[in-house]
Amino acid sequence: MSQTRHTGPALAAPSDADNRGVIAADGTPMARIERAALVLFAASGIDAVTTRAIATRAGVAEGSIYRHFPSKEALARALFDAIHGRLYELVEDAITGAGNDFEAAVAQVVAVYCEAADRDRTLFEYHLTHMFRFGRIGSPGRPDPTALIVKRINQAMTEGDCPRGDAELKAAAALGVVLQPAAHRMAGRFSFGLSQQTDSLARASLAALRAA
Amino acid sequence: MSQTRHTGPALAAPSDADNRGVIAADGTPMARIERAALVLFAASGIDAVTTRAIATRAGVAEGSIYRHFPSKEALARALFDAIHGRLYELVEDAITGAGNDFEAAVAQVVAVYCEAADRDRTLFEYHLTHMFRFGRIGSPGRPDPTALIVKRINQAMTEGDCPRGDAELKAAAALGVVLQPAAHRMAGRFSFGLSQQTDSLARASLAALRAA
DNA sequence: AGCGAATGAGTGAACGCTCACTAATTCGCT
DNA sequence: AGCGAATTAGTGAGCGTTCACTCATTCGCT
Repeated sequence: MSQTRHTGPALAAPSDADNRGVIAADGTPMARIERAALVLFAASGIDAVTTRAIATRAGVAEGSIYRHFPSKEALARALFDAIHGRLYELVEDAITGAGNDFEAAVAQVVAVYCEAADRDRTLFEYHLTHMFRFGRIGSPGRPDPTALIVKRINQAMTEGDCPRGDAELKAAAALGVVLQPAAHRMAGRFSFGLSQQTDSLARASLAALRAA
Repeated sequence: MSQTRHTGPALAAPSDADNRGVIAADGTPMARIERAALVLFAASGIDAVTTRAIATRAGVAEGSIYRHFPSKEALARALFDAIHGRLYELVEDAITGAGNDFEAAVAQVVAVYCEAADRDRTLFEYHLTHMFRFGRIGSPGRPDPTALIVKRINQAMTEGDCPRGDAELKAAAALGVVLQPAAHRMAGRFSFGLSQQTDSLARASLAALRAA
């Protein structure tokens, strides 16, 4: 085939201790393209960022972008899928790790989001601001952290750990308790690390779940 | 002056009984431009929508857009300010109307958001998806519903209606309980009216405020 | 006839993307 | 180990297209 091979985003392995986030931090052109695109996309939105600007910031030629990604849109999607997929794994681990303890599960999931928001703020903000573009439901097989949470809430309802109700609505409300503060921080409403508020937000999230 | 006069968005008066939302529903070219732009902006994002597409949908010539708005960006901002300003008024009324009853104030504010989300879904979704573009803090004098909520929470804390804590964080968490379900509905996760869930969400929002 | 509102072809700038080419690396064979 | 062939990564000028916006003209109302 004459088609260029696209190897996908240089995802950091979970074991990559020295890594600041989901995107590989080595100095390869691909990693630099990803990081440059991420920063610009998060700041101005995908459509407002030119491939020229990405290339300049990454210190590569414009054409090099297309050695690794078939299009600007595909680059944007790869970045989104990277953080989305990583959150899926983290939420999965958090829920599994808490066993049958529902309160612990909620606390762990909240902690996952707080830590992700702090660890790589740019990446998380990109995720927040582009959920509407990429996060629509309907792609089966695509990892979906929310689906995991909904499932756990359903389990909690049958086991009596949580009052009955619409699990999707409860999940949304509980998630909102964490994501909206992240959005507010992004808007400049406060500046402390979300991780400092993990306990408080975990309590609030659980309270919302039980009240909704 | 040789400058075209721009009269601003045709906001519906609150007394306009037959009006479906914030944007005037009469058949003037300006109203049709606003509605067309709103629908397209909400569906695809501002940058992805062309002035040609707006004009076509509104049934006017492309040049007519510029008789009413100095630029596409200004049109987009006017639409955002319209819904943002309207929410400010509604939240103000809700809080004032509840007097010293904090629980009632929370319930009323939640009801305001739920009703706004249902009354003109397109407008509310445009608001949700473009908060990141227009909603950054730092423009004093600009109406800001969240600031109202923060103020009311501070009052509740001094009056003992709400445990002490960071009011900005509490406000964000409480708002998240409502806005995230709106976002999830937008993403296709469920389809019922948010107004049906006002009571449930009001309870959850209050619980989050008290637990955070 | 007069005049503001509306028009839509036209404009220059800027966009995403291509492609012919070079440089560097890996491969296969002896 | 040595060496030419093959493959891949990187380049940047340039392409065709599309965009937001303009303005000379037309429309429609009094």
